[in-house]
Amino acid sequence: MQRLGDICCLWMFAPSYEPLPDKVKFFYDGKHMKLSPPAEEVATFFAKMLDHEYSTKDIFRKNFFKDWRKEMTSEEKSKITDLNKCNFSQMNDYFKAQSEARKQMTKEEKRKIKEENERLLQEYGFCIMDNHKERIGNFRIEPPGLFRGRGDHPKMGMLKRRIRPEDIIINCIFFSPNDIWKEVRHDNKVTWLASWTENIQGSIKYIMLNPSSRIKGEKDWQKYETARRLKKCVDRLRTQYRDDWKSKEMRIRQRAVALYFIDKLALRAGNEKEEGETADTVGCCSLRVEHIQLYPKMDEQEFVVEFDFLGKDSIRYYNKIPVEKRVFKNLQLFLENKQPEDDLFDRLNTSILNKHLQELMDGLTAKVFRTYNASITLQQQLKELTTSDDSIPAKILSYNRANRAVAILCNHQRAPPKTFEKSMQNLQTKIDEKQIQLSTARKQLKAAKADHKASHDDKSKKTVEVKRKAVQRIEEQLMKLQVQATDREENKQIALGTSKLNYLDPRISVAWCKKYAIPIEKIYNKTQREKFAWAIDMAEKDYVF
DNA sequence: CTGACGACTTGGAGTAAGAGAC
DNA sequence: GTCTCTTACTCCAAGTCGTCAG
Repeated sequence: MQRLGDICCLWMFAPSYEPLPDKVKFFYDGKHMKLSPPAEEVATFFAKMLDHEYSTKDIFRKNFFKDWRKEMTSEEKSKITDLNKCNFSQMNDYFKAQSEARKQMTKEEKRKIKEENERLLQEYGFCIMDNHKERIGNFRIEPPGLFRGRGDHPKMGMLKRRIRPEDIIINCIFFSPNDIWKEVRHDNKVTWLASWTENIQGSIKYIMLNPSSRIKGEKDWQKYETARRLKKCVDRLRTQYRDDWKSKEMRIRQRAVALYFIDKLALRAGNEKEEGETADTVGCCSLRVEHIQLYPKMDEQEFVVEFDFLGKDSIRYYNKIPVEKRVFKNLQLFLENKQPEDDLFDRLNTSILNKHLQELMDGLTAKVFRTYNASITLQQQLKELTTSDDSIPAKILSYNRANRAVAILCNHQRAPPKTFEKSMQNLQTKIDEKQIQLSTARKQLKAAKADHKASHDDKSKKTVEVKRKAVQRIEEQLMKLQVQATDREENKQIALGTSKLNYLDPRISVAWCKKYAIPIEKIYNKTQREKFAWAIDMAEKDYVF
């Protein structure tokens, strides 16, 4: 693999800090205090977040204050000893005013900024890989700021330091001096162009190509081909894990029950995490006793398992499902003599599970089940929900519902948008108005018909036609609005993006569009069409996952 | 086997852009 | 043309999974 990445060395970085104008003051204990630029910069990070819940959280404040003090001069350090005595409100006002000013910019100013962004993209947003010009995914190095961990993250509020050239490892050929970087290498076994080590968790961050690139597209395609291979042998695997529920060995039973959950509930694998370094979240293998409740009987159903835990991004997973008796009995066995904080599957981890899966099918890992179950669900749901003589908006609603079924399976949730209630109300108002319009149009049609019946002339006939068309048009508009309202309501707390982007074989969607003559733009926006170009190219209307 | 590390995918929030209403 | 609301897109955190050393 030849790699010729043309990356500019200066503009990839965050712009250096520009001190605030003197009129923007910081107060400590009621008294004005001029901060040194480094201390002021970090203070602005906090000031920008004053309206965010983060700034009220104890851990956030504590971590911020500790790191902020490190940036202070010794004089500042000795004076500023209590965050509660700090008044950042002028800074906060200043930034609000700035963003307000940005919104108020004239058309011309906005056009200039847009042009400048486009120029930056053209200049720094591309590289050449294997003789192809490719879009880079994230060509801007992350700017300094306060770490915003999700959930109860012990490190939230810590200072993410500024990245300089000497922190960066370059992994491509580039046209700039060699000696300013941490290292320059040419490793063509990996796909990244540049990397640095981030100071909060000590993990490595990368500059990689855009999803539309060949290298990402091929990987994506492979992922779905692996899931399709699982489809071919999933019956065999299911028979096997059901069999393993009866195994003499505890580790095999645990493995088999965990796999059943991963398959049936689309749970994530659940790697172990370092305690105290991140939020306390779990996946299947890392489930603890406290995360499940067993109910031999619950509302007419037997053998119900109740799950309640925080998964990736501290999103709550809550589900009650009836399981087979054998699974239930096994779970009771796994729980014996354990404390709430003990591992449910104490003889299992993701490495053991994946080794086992690898033996069952080449390339099989826990996450393949998620991909497989998501894609097969979409295919089934589309088949079930689509009616050929439906209108296009009704078909799109069916598509979104199929997509939604997958999002629910994968537990892709979102906070209801802040403006949700209002926007539903607006839509309802429109519907009401449209309904009034419709009844008026219907009355007019009726009148026109009566008129025609009386006169039988050409002119009145034409009027009837015109009115009939008007009614039809308004009916369509009303239906469209109603469909939109249904769709939005059903989608209140569900995030469709992740499944669409990462779990659904795009060829299923492309085939569906072709079969029902739906323009592809109705389901994929520009970025998504670019990412799925390979599938749009490849799939015909008869494609089966 | 265990833990650390490295590379890559997956994830929701936030915001900028721009489409549609007026 | 301007304002408002929605959608697209960016951002970067947080997972998965393989490898390697001890």
